[in-house]
Amino acid sequence: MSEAAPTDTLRRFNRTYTQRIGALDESFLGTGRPLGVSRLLFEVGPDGSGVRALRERLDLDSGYLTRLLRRLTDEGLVDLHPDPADGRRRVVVLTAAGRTAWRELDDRSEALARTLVEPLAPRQRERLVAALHTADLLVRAATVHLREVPPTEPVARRAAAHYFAELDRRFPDGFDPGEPDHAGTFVVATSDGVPVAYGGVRPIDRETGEIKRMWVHDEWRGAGLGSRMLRHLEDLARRLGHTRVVLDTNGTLLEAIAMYERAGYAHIERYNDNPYAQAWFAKALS
Amino acid sequence: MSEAAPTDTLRRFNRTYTQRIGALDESFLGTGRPLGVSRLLFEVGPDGSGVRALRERLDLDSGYLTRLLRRLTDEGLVDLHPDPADGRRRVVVLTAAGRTAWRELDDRSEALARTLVEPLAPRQRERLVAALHTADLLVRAATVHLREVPPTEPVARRAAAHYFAELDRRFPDGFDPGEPDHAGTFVVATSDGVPVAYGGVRPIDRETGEIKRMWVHDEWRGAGLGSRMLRHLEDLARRLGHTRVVLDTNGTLLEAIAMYERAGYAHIERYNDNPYAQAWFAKALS
DNA sequence: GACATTCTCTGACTTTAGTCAGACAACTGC
DNA sequence: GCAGTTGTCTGACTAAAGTCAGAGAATGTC
Repeated sequence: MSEAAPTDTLRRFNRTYTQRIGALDESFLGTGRPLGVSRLLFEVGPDGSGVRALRERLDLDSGYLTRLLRRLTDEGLVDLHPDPADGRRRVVVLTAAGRTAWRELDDRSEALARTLVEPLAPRQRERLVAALHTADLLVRAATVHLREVPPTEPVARRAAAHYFAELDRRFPDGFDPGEPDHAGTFVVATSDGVPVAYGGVRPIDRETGEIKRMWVHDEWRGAGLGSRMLRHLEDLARRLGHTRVVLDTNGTLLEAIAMYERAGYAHIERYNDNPYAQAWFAKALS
Repeated sequence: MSEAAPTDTLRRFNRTYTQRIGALDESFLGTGRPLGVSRLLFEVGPDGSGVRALRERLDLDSGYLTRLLRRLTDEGLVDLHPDPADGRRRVVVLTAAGRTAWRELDDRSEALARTLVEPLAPRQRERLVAALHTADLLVRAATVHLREVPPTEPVARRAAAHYFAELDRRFPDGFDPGEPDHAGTFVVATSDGVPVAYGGVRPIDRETGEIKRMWVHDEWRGAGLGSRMLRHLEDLARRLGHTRVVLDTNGTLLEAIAMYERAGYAHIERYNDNPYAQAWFAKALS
């Protein structure tokens, strides 16, 4: 059944979903405001937001967005301020009335979600929540965006910081990254602009590339992101002309070791003097 | 975590969904036709459809639907014929060009679904399919429609036929329903108009009501529909003034027996001469 | 400091989506 | 056979959603 065609299940679910829960969005209606305006108001959120960011998140034409915002300002729901950091940009903030209206939207959405969950018995409810949690994780994982980044770019720095922090947490004696070393080509996976996986390839010699700083965000474990990143880095190494990749790792990172083994990596002798490394791997690239 | 608030997971998923899978619907865009028209064309489907049915499925204003259909006929994609069974109704059928256009929509949707599933490794893909399958079942179950029906109404007859057919399949010596007996108040649960669960209450005396013909559609087992129907029937019995419900069942229906026990039913002595019954239950209604 | 680019905003549009009232034919129940 | 209902269609609307070109200020780049 699951063999048949995953797309069938997805499309069937899509149908069910748009018919029954799609109403979650339309619940924004009935507030006296059109859907688009409500959606915008909700997206601004209690903490405010930049106009630029809104345009990207909602994928709106700039002129159209201006007009939608005007409706909200006319209703006294939001205020527009220039961005102190960049005079061209503007920042939207909810007024007191806007916060009330926002809360109302939030309540409606919550109420609608409840009507969907309520008819189910506790056991079914748990199953539904678990299923949606898994689906959420995997759909997000599937739509993650992998791209090469200079390791000096902010996203890359943030990803690397996560990586180092995790090593520091997991190694019995902590971890000291030492001087930042930016040699190599790096790849970051982002979801909604947030880095969720990271890794790079550094050339050791003509044949050999070393895979560095493989990291997957805690909340994204178990979605296959690690293997996907690993495959991506292997492809990258191939493109860089390498015929073999190596990597080192610490003995405490058991899942990582298991993943390398699953991916066809073989244990080899120590090839570097990394004081934190306790296992070394290699794989031939075909 | 799942303890916290099921609605959080649902709402989070809803967000992920509208952003990433919601695009499945918009895959109908870019065909040179507006979304509404494409959606209608797709809904007509290769086998055609009644105008009435389309109106209900898509929840459209009748005047609006007529105009949308006119666009499709003008483009030569569908033909309208009067329904031979009812001169007021009309039936929509795809023309050859319409079938081509329909297939194009289907391909687009399929392609988009594939891009969503493809980045995942086989193991993750299976997990996603399983999760969506579960979610689909439970969302449908949660939005099932329970209502009282005269046992002579077509939906009720269909549900009862399913019930008798199942008994005939499961009892070692088959089952003969005998003369149709329509005494009692019956409840049918429907999803998209299809009966998925059925049951009724027949008064035995002032205090006691008997629960009859409890049935849940094969594909809907495990969604908690049985218990929900049972609770519904108990409420109904209470409303009818009963203080106690009884029921009989065959020993082969193990899940049913387990469910009755879970719901607080106690074994009692034989109270009727039903030749197929092998176990008798009772429960006091508070 | 010149030139290109980015960001917001305005004006002038079009299309899409949807509503409401009523006409008219076909059917249903009694 | 007649009253009431149902199903489709027309006409006359309105609001929502979205597009496109360009103006003008602020910023980045060399």
